[in-house]
Amino acid sequence: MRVSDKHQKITQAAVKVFARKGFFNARISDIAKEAKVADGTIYLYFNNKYDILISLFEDEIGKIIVKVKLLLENETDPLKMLEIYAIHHLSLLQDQKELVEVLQMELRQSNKFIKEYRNTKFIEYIDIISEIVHKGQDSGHFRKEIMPGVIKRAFFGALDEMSRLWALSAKPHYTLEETAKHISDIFLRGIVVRNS
Amino acid sequence: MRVSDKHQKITQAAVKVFARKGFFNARISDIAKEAKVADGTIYLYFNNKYDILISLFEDEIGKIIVKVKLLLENETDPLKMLEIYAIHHLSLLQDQKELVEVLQMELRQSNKFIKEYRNTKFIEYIDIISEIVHKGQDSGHFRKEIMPGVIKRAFFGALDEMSRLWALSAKPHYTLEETAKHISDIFLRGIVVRNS
DNA sequence: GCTTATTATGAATAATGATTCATTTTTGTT
DNA sequence: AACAAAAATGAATCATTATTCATAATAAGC
Repeated sequence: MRVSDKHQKITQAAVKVFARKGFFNARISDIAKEAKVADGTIYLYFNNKYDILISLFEDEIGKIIVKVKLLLENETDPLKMLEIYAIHHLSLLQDQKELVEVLQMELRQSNKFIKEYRNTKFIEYIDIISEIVHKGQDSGHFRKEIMPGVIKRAFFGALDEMSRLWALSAKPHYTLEETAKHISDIFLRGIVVRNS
Repeated sequence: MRVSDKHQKITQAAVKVFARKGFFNARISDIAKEAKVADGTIYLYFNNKYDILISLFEDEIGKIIVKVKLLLENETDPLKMLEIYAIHHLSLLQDQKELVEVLQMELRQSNKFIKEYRNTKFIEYIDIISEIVHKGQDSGHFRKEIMPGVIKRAFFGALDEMSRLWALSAKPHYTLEETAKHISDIFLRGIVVRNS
């Protein structure tokens, strides 16, 4: 087994365990068991428990960024682009429920207990929104007076709160697409130059 | 000192310590020191460490609900009501920074590690939004086809993500009122019957 | 097939910190 | 003031677990 495979295997196991028990309640031995390796093996690939979490953030958010950028690549209409972002973000929950749970529960507070860690990948992910908004303002689709720095947080926050609800409660009342479009629609009506 | 005073004193100390270190990194002895009581004293007022956190949620969100309901009491315009809610929510950060940090960091994940705990107070707080939206639909101000259950999450999520940004970064770029009005404005344009 | 280098193991270590409870201090009553 | 009841103390307990490291297994080179 290649080195990177085992790294990956431990990361995947950590996602499962962190999702189930949370970072602090997760034991290294739980992760080792899930990954089918010895406890000590984990320390050949990671410096410590925090390092597993940080490494997981970087890798997985990196992948998410690559994917959403790919989806946006061939779209030029900023309205459509926001909708694509919304659908993609909510889709994550379907495709990778455990990962989303970990990101939601642990990512935010990581700044608190890991002082050195500046979450640059996360910032890169939400900055995609403000780039779209800027583009829409330049092209005349969006009102000039809206503040991209506020909108990116508001839009992301709206989506992520839905995602959180679904992650905790059993079943969504509405379909994912329906909800993504509903939220995009509200925002778009709020930021476009003229309402049709 | 009355019994309830000491309960309160420990709760306040816990807010400070949890905000500084996070729930899991906070030691009971830290809270005891901050509250100027002995470690053992804490166990005369709380069953265990989790109980401090839960009790803190219930008490403090309860107070927040009372306050925002009071603010909304004399307002009948649903548009204004949403704005009031937004301003109040963002104001919390100014008035009670440490409490907001604890609610943001620890509240969400508490469902994960304290299985028995259904966070009813939190639900009561965000349900205020859907009540306003329903009222606005009944009065003809808001479009019938919008989904209050989605809007309440989206609106709350938008506000709370701003709050989180400010809690982590040093200084807001915009004033609180400005931001609250900007976010309310986007949502209101998105949900009103006709745009002016 | 033998030797060396790499990778993996998991029992032992060592620190940590929540909780308990025997003892002390404070408060209230007569 | 003397006594009882209530409240507070904090050192000792005891379980928990991240990390280490001496040893073993596996792979690579020749």
